[in-house]
Amino acid sequence: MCVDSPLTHLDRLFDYLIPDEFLELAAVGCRVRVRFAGRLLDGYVIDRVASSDHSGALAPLVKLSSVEPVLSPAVARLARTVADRYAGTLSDVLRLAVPPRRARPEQLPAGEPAPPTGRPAASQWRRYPHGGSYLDAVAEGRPARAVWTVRPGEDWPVRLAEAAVTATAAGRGALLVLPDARDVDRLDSALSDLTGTGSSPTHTVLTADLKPEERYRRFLAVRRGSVRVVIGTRAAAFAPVADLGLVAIWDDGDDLHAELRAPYPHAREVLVLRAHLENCAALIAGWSRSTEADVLIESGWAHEIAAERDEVRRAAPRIQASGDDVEQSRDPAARSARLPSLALRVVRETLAAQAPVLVQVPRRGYVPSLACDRCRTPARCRHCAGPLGQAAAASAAASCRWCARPATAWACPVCGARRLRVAVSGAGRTSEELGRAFPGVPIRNSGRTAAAGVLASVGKGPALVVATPGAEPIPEGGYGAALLLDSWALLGRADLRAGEETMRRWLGAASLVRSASEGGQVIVMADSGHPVVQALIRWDPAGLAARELAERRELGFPPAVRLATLTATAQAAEQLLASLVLPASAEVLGPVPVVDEYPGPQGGIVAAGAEGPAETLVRYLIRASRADGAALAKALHAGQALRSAAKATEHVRVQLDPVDIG
DNA sequence: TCAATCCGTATC
DNA sequence: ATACGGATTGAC
Repeated sequence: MCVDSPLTHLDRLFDYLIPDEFLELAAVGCRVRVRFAGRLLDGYVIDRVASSDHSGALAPLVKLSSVEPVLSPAVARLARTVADRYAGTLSDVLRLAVPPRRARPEQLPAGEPAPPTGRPAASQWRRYPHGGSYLDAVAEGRPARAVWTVRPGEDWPVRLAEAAVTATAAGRGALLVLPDARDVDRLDSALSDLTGTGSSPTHTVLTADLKPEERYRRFLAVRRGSVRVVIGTRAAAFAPVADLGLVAIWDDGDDLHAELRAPYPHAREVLVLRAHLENCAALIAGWSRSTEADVLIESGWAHEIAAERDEVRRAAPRIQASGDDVEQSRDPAARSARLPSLALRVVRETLAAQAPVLVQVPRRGYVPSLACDRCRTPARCRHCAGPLGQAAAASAAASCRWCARPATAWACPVCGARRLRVAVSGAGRTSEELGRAFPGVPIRNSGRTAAAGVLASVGKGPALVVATPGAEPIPEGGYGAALLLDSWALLGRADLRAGEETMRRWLGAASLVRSASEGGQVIVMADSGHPVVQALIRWDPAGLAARELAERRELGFPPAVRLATLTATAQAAEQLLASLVLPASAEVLGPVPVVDEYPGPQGGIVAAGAEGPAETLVRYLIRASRADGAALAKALHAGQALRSAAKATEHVRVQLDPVDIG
């Protein structure tokens, strides 16, 4: 039995008697209720054995909650491995892996097992060196592992669908994880096109936004073996696909793949562990290449699948950098659109050729933050020193984003000026300025905060499409041009992942642009001397990943090393730290004060009148060699167990290899 | 010497 | 949480 308790020191199995009335039905994987330390808890049957090592008397199962063996042995083993990797508990991972039970779907009869499919032709895979042989390996049920760097212009949903169907043709299952619902939809359509929409579904979609009953219904269909291909967002990485032949992840650098709940597993890591445990093929695919994927190649775990240099050059758009100072431009149109004249010329040409132009802008709302109009010192709240911002409407008064107090009678502490200006221009502002510079041209906005939300696609005609990274609508015939204004991540931050992340966003946009031979052009607003800009111009995500990884090795940061963060009050963090028996290579850094997770525009804002953040938190970093990774996680688990056994009230958040190192 | 109480620990 | 065991304390 695994009991559902949040206490780390109870993260082990407990033996219970199966009463005669449940002997038949309490199968391995069933949910049950048991009396544990005087209270009723939920749990899973992990194994059934004839005798117990426990010296005391065994308590009986109180109730068989469901006869469905929802937890397959393979997923139970995976969950244990993931918990160990992330210094978390099995029950925490199981909460991520198994959706809540609903009675109704269990009444439905199990569907017919999906019939075997034929192997798809998949000739496009053979355009990549090793691409054809990779698919042959999948077809033969061999555990081939690859990092696939997608050629510009590639119809990747169709290629992934072909890989999945190749696995099913071999009689195996396939599991494909994508960062968001839009990408899932695209793969869903590609799979439907490839397999035909017959009476019995050959694949199913598992996403977090499904209603609980539908989610459980689809989960059961997978567990019962009526569906062999699962596609979905990060939680789908745990889907109980039987006899797995292939796991795949699209765009593994997208931070949406990192789970937000403890123990914060990353979908790529879950799938990599799963490929080991279930001895299946693995495919890590994207336009760009994460440093983690590069480690998989360098370590020999995965092969590289990438198009030949010539193929890439033929398929890519023409990419130029423009680092002009717009404010100094002599072209009045350039000043009003706040675009360099090169960018302006490309936009005019493309619109004249009746093609849409993509404008990628920084993610954020209308007016993200404010600065002094004269000296550009970031504007801070007089009461709590939080950043000042402005709500969606331009007329709204500026207010503090921490304490929500209105910023009345603000004066710059540096130069005394009283006027505020926008520090970074958001999507809304950019479209307004483009509208003035190109009157009569339709402007489409796409993004989470845009009025129409994220647009799935745009038509062929001339239009200006303003989108935030990841929300670019798919153009029917490719964009004629793209302007990349989102260099904020590259220039404005000390973030370790800034370079990698910028490349990922830029390639995501540039990949939607026609090839240079069809007139496709990309203008990136950044200094052409910057290595990331250089890598973009050469369309060389592999080169950039290798460079970034070398830098992480020098700095001693992930993925070159294993890194844990401890976040808590100073006292709690120090307590945990003092109890740790760390591996030899471990090194403790910190503490650094943590500005309590930034309260977003919706929710989380401290009530007006409250005196600043409730409590100051600190963060320690512990880094260790990759070889000591398991020992580091084990030490942290043991430390957390000591704390929970001692009834420590203050929680210490432990994260291993977090995407964002604060 | 025994019962009441406190404290730490395990929880099948 | 709650139950249990071992140690500690206080009264006879």
